[in-house]
Amino acid sequence: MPVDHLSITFAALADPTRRAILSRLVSGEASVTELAEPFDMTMPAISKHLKVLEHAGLVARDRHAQWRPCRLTAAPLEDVADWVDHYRRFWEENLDRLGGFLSQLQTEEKKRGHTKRKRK
Amino acid sequence: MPVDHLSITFAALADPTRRAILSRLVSGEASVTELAEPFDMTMPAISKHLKVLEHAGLVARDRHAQWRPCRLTAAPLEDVADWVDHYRRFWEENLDRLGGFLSQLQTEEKKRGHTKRKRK
DNA sequence: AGGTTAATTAACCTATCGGTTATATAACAA
DNA sequence: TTGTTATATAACCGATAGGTTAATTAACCT
Repeated sequence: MPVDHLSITFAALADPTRRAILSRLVSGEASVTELAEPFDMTMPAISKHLKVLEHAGLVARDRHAQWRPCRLTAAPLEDVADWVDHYRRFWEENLDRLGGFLSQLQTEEKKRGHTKRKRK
Repeated sequence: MPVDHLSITFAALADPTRRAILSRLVSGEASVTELAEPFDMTMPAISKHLKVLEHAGLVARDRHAQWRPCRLTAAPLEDVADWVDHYRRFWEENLDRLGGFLSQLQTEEKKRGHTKRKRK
């Protein structure tokens, strides 16, 4: 049970139902019943998903009478964007292959190091 | 047990140990033992983490003698970046508050709709 | 007050997660 | 051949995830 924010955010995003809920909230506030409608799932299940999203800070809730409408609060996604951006150069411009090649060289060197260890 | 690629990727990223492993691999290929070294964790635990990363397509493995060196394959992170980018406008320029305000209006209208329903 | 609607909570179930220890495999080194 | 090093697999364990049904809370409407 990780407590770091990023882990909680990633975990919240690792479920297709929850991502669909977020995507729905892009078009505006919605009640729990409205959010539940597209899914073949009971209300308590949706309630739980919302609690996960709320705990991750991805959703906030208001109260109007017996409704507790949800809205998107996307701030935590900025951290995700920042994190993933550190790896951008590794998927752009076929750098994966280049990386493999560089690592290959590195490994060759390490092997040489191993066979010659205790050389002194 | 989601099978969609994005869920698998997010789930793989939702663990700090696994993210630390990816971050280590930025500086080049590494053996399992090398990867395990910084963590207070047994080798089988690291082996399992690597299997998760490999299954998510975030890590690839070669074989050199009894070593099975790992390297970063960041391609799946592009999908993450693309997904999260759809929400960018919601965290930039304080749009969260604006969104809340817009949703507020929307809800007011809906309530009016409810109380007047069956009007015809 | 009594009923309806919206949502949550409680209790439960099964499966997966993240770790362990102990054992096995595979390649090298003497 | 025998041992050593690197890694993986098996079996297990407690905790969490994701769902269910049934009961509860809360606000509205007659």
